[in-house]
Amino acid sequence: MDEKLDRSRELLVQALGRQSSFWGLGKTAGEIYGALYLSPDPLSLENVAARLGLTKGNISIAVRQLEQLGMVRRSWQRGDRRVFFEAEGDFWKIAQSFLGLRHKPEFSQSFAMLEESVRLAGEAVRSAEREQVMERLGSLQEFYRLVDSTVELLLSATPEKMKTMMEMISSAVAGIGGAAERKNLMPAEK
Amino acid sequence: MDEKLDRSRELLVQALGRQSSFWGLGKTAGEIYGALYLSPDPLSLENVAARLGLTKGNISIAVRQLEQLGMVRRSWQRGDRRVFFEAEGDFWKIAQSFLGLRHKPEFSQSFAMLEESVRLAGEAVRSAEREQVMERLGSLQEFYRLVDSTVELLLSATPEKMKTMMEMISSAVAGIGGAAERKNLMPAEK
DNA sequence: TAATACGTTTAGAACGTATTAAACGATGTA
DNA sequence: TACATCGTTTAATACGTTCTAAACGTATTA
Repeated sequence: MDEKLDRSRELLVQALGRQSSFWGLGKTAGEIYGALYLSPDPLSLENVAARLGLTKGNISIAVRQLEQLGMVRRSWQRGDRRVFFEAEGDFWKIAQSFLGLRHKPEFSQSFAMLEESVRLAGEAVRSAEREQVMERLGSLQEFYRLVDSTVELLLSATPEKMKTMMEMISSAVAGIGGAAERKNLMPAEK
Repeated sequence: MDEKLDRSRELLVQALGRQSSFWGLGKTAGEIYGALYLSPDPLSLENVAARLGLTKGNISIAVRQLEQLGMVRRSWQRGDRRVFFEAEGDFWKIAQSFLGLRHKPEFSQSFAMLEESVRLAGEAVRSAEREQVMERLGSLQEFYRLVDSTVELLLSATPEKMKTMMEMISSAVAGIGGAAERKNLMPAEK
């Protein structure tokens, strides 16, 4: 008679599957994470597969992604040669490793290309058009640099500090945003 | 003899195509934006298609996305019934509308599902397992709320304020991060 | 050793998305 | 009116990704 609890679980699994897919991990990865996150104890590969109605092979691959991102750990139990998985519960840790492992490299790649682009433009013959291009490339670079600084900041802080930072930012509305409280956004913790 | 300038352009187009794809817009959308961004004047549909080696129909669809995200505007010229496109140059504006139009709705959807999940768990029969679930759902909710506040803050600020905010954050390393300058991250503006 | 229970790998099927080519409607021009 | 030039829509195709089913290798048990 814990049908309600099952539906609760199922809904969260779907929610995380959705988010996961949105952020470029597969839907499955998010669902796996969700299942593990709500399970009282670690789950075996087959168990996860059964819950989500997927194949072992499928889970095997997806779970590796999750491990690499630090979202899932594997564990063992004496006298049982199965592998068990459990979810990392600290979302700040996860956000950080995701930022560092997924976004940062992709970002750096584009940034490098932008720099090369700037270099090439600098080597082109002087012309009004070249100035146009260089100016625009310059703005883009400035933007990139600022985003990059922020990313680095987030990456260099401990998860705890990261959380604190976000809290500071979130409560700084009055001083900076000015419109947030007028719109009745950001309600106080209830 | 502005081959260098062409290569510079091409490289930026590729960089933005890459980023665009990474962020869930098509590669094409980013490439279109890049082409427009570096062009001194607005480009016609066919012109863009020719530059990127794609079809009119393709561009027509992709450019609509970009318009909806506020990344591209269309313009006209007297005595010419062609439509021209030009890129929005303010990245803060773009980041904001992207956050609001793409991320926020998706985020809200998952958040609503999470809340429903919490509700269901609350209705389940009391048990150790239910407490487990509710506690985890609670942490997740807390995380979501904090992220949500931050998003709302960013959305409610003007692009200019948003930029200022980021600058403040980026220069606040010493006080908060503590590790960033040790790691020689965040070099000063050169 | 043989048999069983795992997790992983692989080739192929299924699926969704991006792209094309062609048709279409609308708008201007001879 | 006939014709040409646009942008858009549509049906078909190409492409990449995800998932499955089966084979495989390894470790454990009898």
